[in-house]
Amino acid sequence: MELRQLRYFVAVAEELHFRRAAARLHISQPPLSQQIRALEEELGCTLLARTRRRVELTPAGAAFLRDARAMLAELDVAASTARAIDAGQAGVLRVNFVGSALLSIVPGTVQRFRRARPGVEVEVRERSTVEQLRALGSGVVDVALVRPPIEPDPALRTEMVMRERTIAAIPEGHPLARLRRVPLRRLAGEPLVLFPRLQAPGYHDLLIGRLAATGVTPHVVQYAPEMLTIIGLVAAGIGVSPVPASVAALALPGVEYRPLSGAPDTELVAVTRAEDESALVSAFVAEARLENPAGS
Amino acid sequence: MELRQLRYFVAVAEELHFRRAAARLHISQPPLSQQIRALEEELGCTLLARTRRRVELTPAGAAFLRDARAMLAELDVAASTARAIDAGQAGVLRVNFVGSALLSIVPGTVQRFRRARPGVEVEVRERSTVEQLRALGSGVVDVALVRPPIEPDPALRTEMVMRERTIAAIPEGHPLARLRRVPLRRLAGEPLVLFPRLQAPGYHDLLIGRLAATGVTPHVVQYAPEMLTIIGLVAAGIGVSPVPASVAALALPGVEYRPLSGAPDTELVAVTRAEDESALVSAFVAEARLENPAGS
DNA sequence: TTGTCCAATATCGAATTAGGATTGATTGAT
DNA sequence: ATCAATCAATCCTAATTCGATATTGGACAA
Repeated sequence: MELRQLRYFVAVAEELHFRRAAARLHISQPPLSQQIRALEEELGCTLLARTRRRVELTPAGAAFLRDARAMLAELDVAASTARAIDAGQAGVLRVNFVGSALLSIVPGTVQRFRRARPGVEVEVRERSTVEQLRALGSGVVDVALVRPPIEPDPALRTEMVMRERTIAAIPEGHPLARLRRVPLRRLAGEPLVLFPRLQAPGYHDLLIGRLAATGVTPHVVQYAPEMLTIIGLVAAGIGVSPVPASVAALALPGVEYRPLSGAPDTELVAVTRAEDESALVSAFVAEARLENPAGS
Repeated sequence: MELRQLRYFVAVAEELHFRRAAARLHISQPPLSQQIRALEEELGCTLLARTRRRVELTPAGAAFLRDARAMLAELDVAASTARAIDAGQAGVLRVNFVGSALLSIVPGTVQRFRRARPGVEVEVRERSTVEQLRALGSGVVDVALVRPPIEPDPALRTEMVMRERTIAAIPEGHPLARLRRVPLRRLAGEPLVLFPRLQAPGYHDLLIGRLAATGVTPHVVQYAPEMLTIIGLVAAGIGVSPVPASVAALALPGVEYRPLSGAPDTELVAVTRAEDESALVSAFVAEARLENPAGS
């Protein structure tokens, strides 16, 4: 059975006239009769009761007409859906991000992306850098927003999305808070609050390395996995913490922020699968780049 | 677009391998590639991401696979439905009947027909003989169970389904109730309760004519459209009524039934559209004939 | 009876589809 | 690093299917 036969049958059933139906289909009448006949033979029952003078639907034909119409309509929908997904106007996009990105580009990017593509379902979730890369590789995530550096991987595509200064979160009344800007080496001996190394090993080692290069022996007194926890610990006077500039938006009482001169900028990169040609993915990454406030 | 392309696409999407899919479809690999390519061109987007070594579904392809599978399944269902309707194992049968038939063959016939064909929806409704014939002609009813005689009509097919004696419904204590059987001419001068002529003109005139032939001047004191009303009026002593024998099942207090010798038998005929070749219709009529208790 | 209309049939030509051989490219094994 | 194997695409030819023209046979109306 072929769709042609369904289309022909629908035309005849609607016109109840082979010649008019043939004209509507832009074919001649004989092949129309043949195709209808073939369809009926394959089904094993007559769909059209044709006397020499009149064409009528049999009960089976009436039911099949309803079903054939529905199938043809669904075919159109299916084709439109496929095209929409291909064009990035429909489908599902799964985005993961590090917690600190929630304070910078994630809300605006997602909001504008959703507005621009109402047919697209955007699933967002926070994960650590390493978990994101694993999820990306296994295919359960489409876009990962992580802190570089990360290990080069030919299966992954990386694009810088945001760069911002690293600042220091300092307990209120702490001696460093009296400075307008804190030189990196002044962190020497200071108790530090930091995210666990495994959460973002690359950035962790970069930061520690830079500290060591200025002669500072890092003295981490507390590891905390969440940015809000880190700031909370700082507010409690546990120690000082180098954080991305956008974290200053967390204006908790008991915490002050100062530029941390000499510290490496923190970047946020979008990582995607190299083989993933999805229009959604590239569109989302492009949207994220647009929002770049270029650090503080 | 053709169903062939959908079938081919589903095979490739399931195998993720052109050669294996081609083997499953019993064709060679080149035409498979061609048809997939044609499908993609018509849709305007790629469904399968094929490197030289691996075949994968694109997001659009995954969505289209789901839809294509659904459509192919629906096609099978539609074909089965059409066949079932054609075989009389599915569909809708609309049966109308005169009220008195509800006391004889209708319940058993409908019950056995439903049991034999669980997929068929049987709609039953009571109507007068003339209303039934009108409904039959306009196509809103498939089978009419009426009391003959009816006007011959080449567009209608008539089949006798049941024949039963006409009996007399008599008020309790009425002089006629002392007889074992009531000769028709004894209805002379008796007040009669009868159905309205318009409800079944043929049978009405036949009955009145037979009464007149025996020298009786019919004396109808009350017309009642429903059989239960007629019997109720008899029970109330309003008059005597000639009724089909099966009405004796209505054993209301105050009513007695006696054979009415000389009265014409009442028949019940199934009327269908002559052009209606539906398997359901003929099966139902055949079922009704089987139940024939051949009168009392 | 004749003319008209309609679907079916027959036959031929055109388009589509399938098959075989081959290519180009990639991967895995030696 | 080389070679063999694998796989989809491409080219070309053959077979099948599909469509068009002409015609037939039947039904209805004038």
